[in-house]
Amino acid sequence: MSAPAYLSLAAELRRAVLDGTYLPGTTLPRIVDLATERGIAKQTVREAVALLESEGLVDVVRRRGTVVRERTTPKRLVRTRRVYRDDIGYYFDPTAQGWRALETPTVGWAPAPPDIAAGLGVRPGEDVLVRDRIIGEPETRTPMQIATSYLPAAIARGTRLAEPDTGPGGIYDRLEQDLGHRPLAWEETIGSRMPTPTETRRLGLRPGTPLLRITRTTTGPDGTVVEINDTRMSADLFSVGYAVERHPEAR
Amino acid sequence: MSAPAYLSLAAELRRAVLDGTYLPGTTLPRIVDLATERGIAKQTVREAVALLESEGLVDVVRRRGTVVRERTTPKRLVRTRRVYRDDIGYYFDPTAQGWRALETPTVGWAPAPPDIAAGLGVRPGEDVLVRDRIIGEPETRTPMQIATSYLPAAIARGTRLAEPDTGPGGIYDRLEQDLGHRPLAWEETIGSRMPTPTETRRLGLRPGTPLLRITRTTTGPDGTVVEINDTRMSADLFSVGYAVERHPEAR
DNA sequence: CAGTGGTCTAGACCACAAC
DNA sequence: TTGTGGTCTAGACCACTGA
Repeated sequence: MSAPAYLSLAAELRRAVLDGTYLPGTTLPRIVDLATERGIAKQTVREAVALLESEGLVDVVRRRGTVVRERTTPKRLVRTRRVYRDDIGYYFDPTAQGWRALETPTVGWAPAPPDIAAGLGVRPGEDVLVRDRIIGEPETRTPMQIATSYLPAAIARGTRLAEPDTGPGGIYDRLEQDLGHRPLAWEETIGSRMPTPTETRRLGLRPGTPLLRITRTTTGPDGTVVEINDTRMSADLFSVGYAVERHPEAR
Repeated sequence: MSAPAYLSLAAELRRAVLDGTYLPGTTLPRIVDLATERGIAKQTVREAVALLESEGLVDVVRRRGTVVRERTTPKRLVRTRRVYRDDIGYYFDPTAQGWRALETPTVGWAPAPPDIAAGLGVRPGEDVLVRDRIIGEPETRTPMQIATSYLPAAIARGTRLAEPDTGPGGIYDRLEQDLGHRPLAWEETIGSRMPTPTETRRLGLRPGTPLLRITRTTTGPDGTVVEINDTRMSADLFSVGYAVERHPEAR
């Protein structure tokens, strides 16, 4: 083999996991055993196992070993391109009705990330209103999503949008009913990236799990962007779906 | 510090990268220098740097050093929920018109991955028709997407669908015009996962880059799933967007 | 082609959680 | 409680690639 030892071993273990030699829930041989039986250092085996973990194939659990991860099918969120609302708030996702904020939202003024600042049309580094909360099932208190709203200071400064409790109907009702941005329009973009350590902790992500991001841009009737909402969730748990129509003019 | 040395160092370097102490395109201090000035082993520093690399923050380049990665905004694919077609084929994405298969598709019979098999309604391990191709810009021959179609044997066996060249209009015209599955309907799901080493190589992905997946299910008029298409692309390069409408019955 | 990171070792000790 | 992985070292040599 010309490939490094840890890569060859990783390839071998990966194949064994994928072809069912090691079934989900069972453990791979102990790291020390793999090392001694191949006459290589424990550290080298660890690198191979760490690679599989970063690919999301196995969980490394102390005192148990290297456990083959169950292959889960993510729950499919249905984005209907329709917005629902009830007395509590707006729902962009009928699947998620019943979810609530698990804690009081954190509200403050801070610079937005570069891509968000560009979307809001504010200078990089300029303070915007940041509203951050964790959404999940209220009963089990299981965190599902981190939802962060960014609003330009020109719109939110000195309004109830900047208070922890925005009142019935939330920020969208305040924008439409109290601040005259009516009617609002929304557009969504779905992307993915690796989580930061903070996101990993808050969502309880396992290694090798990417984030799925839904970035929703809210626009007022004059075309001004009044809010950008950045919702992040585990790509292991969620996917997003919608229907496709045949173009009427196409045969 | 109670945290492991490599984690503390990673946190420190991460902060420095994010707050602009090290700008995109510049390099972090050499690994050996970080090690000696802190009195820790080179291997320990490497673990910290590898962590940042797996988060997609830096590129580690031999003979240059640890380079802070440029923050790119992914190109936004617009899924219009409308299907277009021309004489060459169908387009689910106006953005992607002009892209072509960079090589002859590989066509063969093999078991589908578990999630695909479930969607197709075939037994796990049962052979289905697999059509795999790389799509990209024909001029630069830059790979953009891996698109794999899975078709049940009951539908594809012995038909032109199983041949490398499916003729004008591709598999969807064959299904509709020659095999009577008319009209077809489509549904798409967007998800994400870490790439396999093969996908990393074929798409030229950098470490710490998740895959964005668009899984399109094609259904015949009787509700039978006739095809599932699994398209994978770099989450660094692409995001997917669509418009949201207010529900008419909502106030 | 030299300087950067990449791999590997042998051994030590630590720390966590499943038993 | 203790067996599992986790961290760390000092040093050696390899291998790639960009200056």
